[in-house]
Amino acid sequence: MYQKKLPEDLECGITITMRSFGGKWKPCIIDAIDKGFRRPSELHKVITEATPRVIDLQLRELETAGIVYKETGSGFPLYTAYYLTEKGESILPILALMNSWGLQNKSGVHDLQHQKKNRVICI
Amino acid sequence: MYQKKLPEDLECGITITMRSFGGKWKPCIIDAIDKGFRRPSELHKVITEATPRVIDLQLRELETAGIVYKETGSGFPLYTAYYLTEKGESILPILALMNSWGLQNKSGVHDLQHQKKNRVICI
DNA sequence: TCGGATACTGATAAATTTATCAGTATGGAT
DNA sequence: ATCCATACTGATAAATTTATCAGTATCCGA
Repeated sequence: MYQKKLPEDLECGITITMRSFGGKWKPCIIDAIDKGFRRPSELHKVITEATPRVIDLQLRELETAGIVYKETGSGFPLYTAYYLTEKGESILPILALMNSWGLQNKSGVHDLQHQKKNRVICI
Repeated sequence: MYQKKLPEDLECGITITMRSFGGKWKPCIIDAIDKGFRRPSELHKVITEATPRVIDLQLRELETAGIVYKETGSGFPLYTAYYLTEKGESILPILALMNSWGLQNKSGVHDLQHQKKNRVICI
């Protein structure tokens, strides 16, 4: 992970929260895992816009943050699956709230430059 | 505002939410305004780590997003005050939830590089 | 032994956000 | 006329996050 130079208040709950799962793909990944897409290849299939590399980096950070954990089978084909920890599950209500707020407040987002894509999140 | 090149899913509630008040200082500013610090100079006094310029930029974006609005008196000294719109107020419960989640999950944040500072948020 | 499927990594570039610096403008008091 | 307090702005740099590209490694089955 990047070594920060600008200070951050780690006593602030919101800052901690943002650091923990505030990335571009993290909510999406948490939601997808919760829905049963646990393997990296599955995650990539449902989050098509993010490359496997990017998903992998995010998974690594979520793992470090104690939000997901990994189980590896040494069989064939290579099998890895990610699961939400208890901490990870405790995030779901927040995501649900954020999602519903966002949907209720779509109108203000006058960002006409992009097309919509399929995403897992959007609970 | 910056003209984005990478696509974003504006049908996703979470993405919209993040765009709306997901910046580094936005939650902090929203909280401070809610607490009655309404003038730019006041905001800077309680959010000492951010320069007036930065606070101003964030206010501008919050205004565009319809989260705060501005009232200007033409008296002396120059008087401007920002208030939360209804939409802005509807964010407060989310911030509270994020804040409490963060405080309950401090432990995982092993970011030893920074010292704590005073911040308004941390409801 | 080769190739396909899966998971993962290192190095680097591009995009985005945040910060810095040096200003402008207003009105009143000195 | 000058200065102070307040709010604001333009241009640019620095920091941070996200993406890209080209790999490595393992296992099995043809």
